Amino acid sequence: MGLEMIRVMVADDHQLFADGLSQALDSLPDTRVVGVVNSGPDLQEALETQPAEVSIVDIEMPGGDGIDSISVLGRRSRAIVVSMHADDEQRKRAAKAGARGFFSKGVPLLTLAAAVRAVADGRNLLEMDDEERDHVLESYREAELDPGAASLTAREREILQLLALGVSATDELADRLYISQKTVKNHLASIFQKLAVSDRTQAAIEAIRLGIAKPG
Amino acid sequence: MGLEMIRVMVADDHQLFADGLSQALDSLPDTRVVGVVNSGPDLQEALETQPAEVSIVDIEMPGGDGIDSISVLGRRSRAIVVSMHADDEQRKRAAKAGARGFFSKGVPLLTLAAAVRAVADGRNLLEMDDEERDHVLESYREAELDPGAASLTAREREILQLLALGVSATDELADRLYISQKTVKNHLASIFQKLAVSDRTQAAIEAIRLGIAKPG
DNA sequence: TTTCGTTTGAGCCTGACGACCTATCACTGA
DNA sequence: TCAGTGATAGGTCGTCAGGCTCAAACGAAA
Repeated sequence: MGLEMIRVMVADDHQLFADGLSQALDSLPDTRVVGVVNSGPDLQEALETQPAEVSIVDIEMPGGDGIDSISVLGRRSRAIVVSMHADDEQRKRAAKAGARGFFSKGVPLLTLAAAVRAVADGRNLLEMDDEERDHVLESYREAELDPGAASLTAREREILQLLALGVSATDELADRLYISQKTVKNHLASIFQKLAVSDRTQAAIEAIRLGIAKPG
Repeated sequence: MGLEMIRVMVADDHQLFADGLSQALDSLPDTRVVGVVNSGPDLQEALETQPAEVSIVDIEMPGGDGIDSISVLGRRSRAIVVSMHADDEQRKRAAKAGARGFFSKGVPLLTLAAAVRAVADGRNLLEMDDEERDHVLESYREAELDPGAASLTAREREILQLLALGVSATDELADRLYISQKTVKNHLASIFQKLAVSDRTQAAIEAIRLGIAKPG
C-alpha cells in the first residue's frame, strides 16, 4: 500500500511532550516518528542509525543547548526548533544554526504538521517573512494523500467513513445513504480499485490508515 | 460496542502539548479527551457543559495559577496536576488544593495514563508514599479491556492482528497460520460473538479501536 | 483423574459479496 | 454544444462468508 511517510525524529527532554507529539504525528497519514531522544548529543547519534527527513528539536534541553546540536546536523536531517518561550533572540540563533523552522509550544499541532511537510519538501520557513510563511503553511495544511485516495469522490469517501464506523453490510449502507444496494456495490467496486484493495475489510482499514475516517 | 471510556479534560496553555496529549490519550482504548482548554477559568466552564472524570491541569498557565482553578472543581472532576518544573513546594500546594496526582512533564505517557486510570478509580496518588504510588501505578499500567475482548484467546488475537493488517481472506489467513480454512472460520465465528460484531470488517475495526491491533 | 477451555477440523446451507457489463440523468468545463 | 465524469440503478454469475452443529486431541487446572 504505497505512501511514503515523512520520517520525523523528536528531541525533547520532556518525555510526556515527546510521547504525545509522537503519537499525534503517527496518527497523521503522512508522518511517522521514527525515534525519540532526550538530549542534543543523542539526536546526532540516533540519526546515524535511523535516518529522518525532519527533526523536531526542543531548544531547552539539558546537556547543551538544542541549538548547538542542530548546527552539526548538516545534511542528515532538517531541523524544526520548538521552544517554550519563543522570542526573536532564539529565533535568530536557530536560523543562524541552520534550522528550517521555529515555533513556540503554543502552536497548534496541525500547524506544526504543516511545517513538517513544508520543511520535508525543502522549504525554509525561517527565510520567509510572516506573510509568506503563513501562506506556505496554509498550502501544506492538508496531508498528501495516496495517489489512489486522492481521486476518491465525495460519495466514495462518505461510504468509506460509514464502513470505518462499522456499517459494513450492503443493505445498511444503502439505508443510511438512501440509495439502492446496487449503487452501493458500484461505489464499493470503484473504491476497491482506487485503493488497490479487494474487499470492504481492507478498504475500511485503508480508510483508517489514510486518515479518511476514524474508527469507533 | 460497549466500553466506557474515562473522560479526560486537558487544561494547558501550550497548544502543541495539549494537542499531542489529547491524541495520545485518545489512541488508548480506555481514555478519551473530551475537551481542551487553555486557562484555569475555562476549565471550570468547560466542565459544566462537558463532564469529565479526570482533568489534567498544567500548573503554569496564564490568567491565574492552575492550582487556584482546581481548588474550586470540587466533585465535578478529579485533577491531576502536571508541571514543567516539579518541586516539592508545588506538589504540596497541589495536594492542599485537592489534586489527586502530581507529575512533571518528564513522566512517560504510559505512566500518566496509568495515573488517569487510578484517579478515575478513586485513588488519591498524593496521599501515598513513593513506594505505594509506584505499586499502584504499576497495577493500572494495562488498559482495561472490553469484557468481550478480555476473553479472547491467544489464537483469536492473532487472527485479529492479521485481519487489521489487511489479511482478510479466509484462505490467506489459513496459509499464514498453517491451519485449515475451516478452523479459521471457526475462530472468526468465536471472535464475532465475543466482540458482538457480525463480520470481519467490524471485527477488524474493533480490534483497531480496542488497541489489540494496529492498522497498516 | 477428570473436567474444562483451547485449538484444531468438518459438513451443510443460505445469503451476501465481488467482478463485469450496460444504462440513464445531471452537472461541469471546454 | 458536446464530451467527460459522477451518481444513480439494473442484471448475471460464481464464489465466499457466516450461521449452525458436531467432534477429536491436547494441556491445564481442579
